[in-house]
Amino acid sequence: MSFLPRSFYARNTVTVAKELLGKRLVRKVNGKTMSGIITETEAYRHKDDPASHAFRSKTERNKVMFEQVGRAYIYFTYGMYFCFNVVARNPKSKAGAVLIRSIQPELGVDIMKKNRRKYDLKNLTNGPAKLSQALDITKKQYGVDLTRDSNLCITKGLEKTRKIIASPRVGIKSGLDNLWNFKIT
DNA sequence: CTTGGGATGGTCT
DNA sequence: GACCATCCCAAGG
Repeated sequence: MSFLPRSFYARNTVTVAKELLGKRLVRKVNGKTMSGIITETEAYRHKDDPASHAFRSKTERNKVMFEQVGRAYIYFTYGMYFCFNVVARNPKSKAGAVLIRSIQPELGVDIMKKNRRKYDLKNLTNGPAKLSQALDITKKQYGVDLTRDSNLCITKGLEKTRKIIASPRVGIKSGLDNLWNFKIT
C-alpha cells in the first residue's frame, strides 16, 4: 500500500480537501479490512473561517487541528455521532482540517452493514456520521497518524481524476460564501 | 419526493 | 443553558 506522505497534508486546507477526493480510506478492525474511496470532503480553516471549530481558540476538543498534519481529528456531535477529519494546513496557518463526508465502500461491506445495523448500500457511508459508524471510528482514533500503516490510514486510491463539484458547506450558518464542500460523482 | 421533529450528551460561553 | 460540521422515521403531497 502506498500512503499519502505528510507533505500532502502540509498545504492549503482547501487544496487538500479537493485532492483527497478519489483517495482510499482504510480501516482495520480485528484483523479485517474495510475501505472506501473518498467522494465528498469539506475544508475547515482557522481565523479566516468562522464555521471552523478552530476559529475561536485551541481547546481540548480541537487541539489536534493545531498539531501535526496528517492526523485524525474526530469529534462527537449531536449526542450520539462521531465525525472524522484529517488535519491539514499550510505551514503558515496555525490550524485546519478536512471533514470526510462520504466514501464509496469497497472492502468489508458486510462488516460495515453490521456496524450500522442497516443493509441499504446507498445509505451505508454517504454522510460523515454514517461512515464513522460503518468503519467503527470513535474518539479512540483521535490523533491517529494516517500517513503510515495502522488501523486507520489513507492511501493513494484511484489513478484517474474526476470532475469536482464545489458547493457551500453543509450544516453551517457562517462562511457560506466559501465553496469549500467538494464532491465527485 | 419533501418536511418536520425526536434522539441524546459533550462542549463552550 | 444553548448549541450543534447528524441521522432516522413518519407523515404529507
